[in-house]
Amino acid sequence: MTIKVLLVDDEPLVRAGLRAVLEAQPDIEVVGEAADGAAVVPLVRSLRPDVVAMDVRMPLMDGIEATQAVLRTVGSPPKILVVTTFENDEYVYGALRAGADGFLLKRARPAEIVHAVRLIAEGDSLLFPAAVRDLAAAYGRDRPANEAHEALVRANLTDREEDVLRLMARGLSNAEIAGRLIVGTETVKSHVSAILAKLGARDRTQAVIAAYESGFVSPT
Amino acid sequence: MTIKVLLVDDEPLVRAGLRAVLEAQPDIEVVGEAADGAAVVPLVRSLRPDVVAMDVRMPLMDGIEATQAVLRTVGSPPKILVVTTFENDEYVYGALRAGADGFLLKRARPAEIVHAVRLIAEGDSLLFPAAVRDLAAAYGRDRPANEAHEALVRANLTDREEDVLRLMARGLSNAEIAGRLIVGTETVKSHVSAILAKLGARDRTQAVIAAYESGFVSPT
DNA sequence: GCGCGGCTCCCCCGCACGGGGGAGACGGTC
DNA sequence: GACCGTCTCCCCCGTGCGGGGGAGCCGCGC
Repeated sequence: MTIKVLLVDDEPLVRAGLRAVLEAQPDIEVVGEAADGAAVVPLVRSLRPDVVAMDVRMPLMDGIEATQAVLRTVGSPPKILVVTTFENDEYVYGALRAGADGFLLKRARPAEIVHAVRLIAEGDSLLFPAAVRDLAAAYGRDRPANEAHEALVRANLTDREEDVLRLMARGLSNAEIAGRLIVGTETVKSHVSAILAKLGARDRTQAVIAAYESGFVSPT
Repeated sequence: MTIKVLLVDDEPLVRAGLRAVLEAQPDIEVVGEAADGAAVVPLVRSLRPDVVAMDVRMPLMDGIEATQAVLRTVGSPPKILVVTTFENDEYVYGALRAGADGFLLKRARPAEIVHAVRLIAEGDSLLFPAAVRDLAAAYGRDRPANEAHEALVRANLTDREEDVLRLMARGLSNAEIAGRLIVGTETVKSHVSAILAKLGARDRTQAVIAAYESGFVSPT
């Protein structure tokens, strides 16, 4: 019985690293990747992973919101493993309060990473350092965890990329966007590629879905 | 100063007919088409038509909701001309109450159609038969015009097409949808083509947008 | 019986899309 | 001055997508 893992991190490099480490294990299978929390819920529904390894800081939807969204909307949700760069990242505590099952430092050694995934998959949620777990517990519930959301949202998209994403979400083709913005189609293609990379989307459709799911655009 | 018209009708044949009739006029230009109300608001924003010629009965979002959506969300909205098959179509009154500027029978002669578009573009909203206008006025506001919405929504999409649209709205490719539904990719392509035709969408991205805009799928 | 719509699958074909490169211009920072 | 990020545009290239046909099977209704 292999452990199915979904990777969510806005840095392709980190995703590639995690994939390499995890795929080397016979009992772990990486079933999917996303570069933004906005894409997590549909992917969880589609792929039914056992574990979601999720970054906290992401361009459209951060790991806190994504964790809440998964737990709120998915029946029998996967375990959620928060991936972070720092021990004392406040957003990590937010994610843990939101229901995440544990956390993992990006600089952990491969063996630790594998160990963490296996532990969390079996329900042993406390794989993070005891000191931090205590901290998280002591943290209690003070500030609403998503107050910083506005600041994080779209953080990595440039102004121009946001323009392009908005037009993509209206159903315009690259050529039409080029006409709208008075630039060449090659320019639009560059922006679209950058957007897809930052959102972890495979094509423009997935990018538009992320735009809706994150509230970047909203139904009428 | 040409009159820019947006055509919204779920029957491609009707759209083609209207386009042929209207494009024959030097002062009228058809700037776009859609086959469902769900696509209207983005298109109005993009194309800035002077007149929207809109059918009442459409698969995802009917003309009543679409009219309300346009008037509610667009600054300096276009004139809305309701296109219908019957004089005594109750939905027409709903659309008129929702703020449509007039209506047009599909069986009208070309000259009448052209005349109607010109009249409405100039602000003369009452181009429909006096008897019907009186009826509409007498109708007052009784039942909420969209109570029948649920019955109309998706009326033209088959069960299988709804399945496919749902998966499209999760960002799956044709091949992935085929795997999900245990059918061939050619089958999926057939369904996708049918969906695009029924929704008046040009590509899967526009179809997904319509799915969100109509509430067929909703952001988490 | 026949017709019809829904579902399935097949062909050919053109093209927009997206990946993977690179490059020049501009403005800000160090 | 050197550096970097953004925005702009260019190349090549593979392929998924969507249009336009057709066809067989099934269940339902007339």
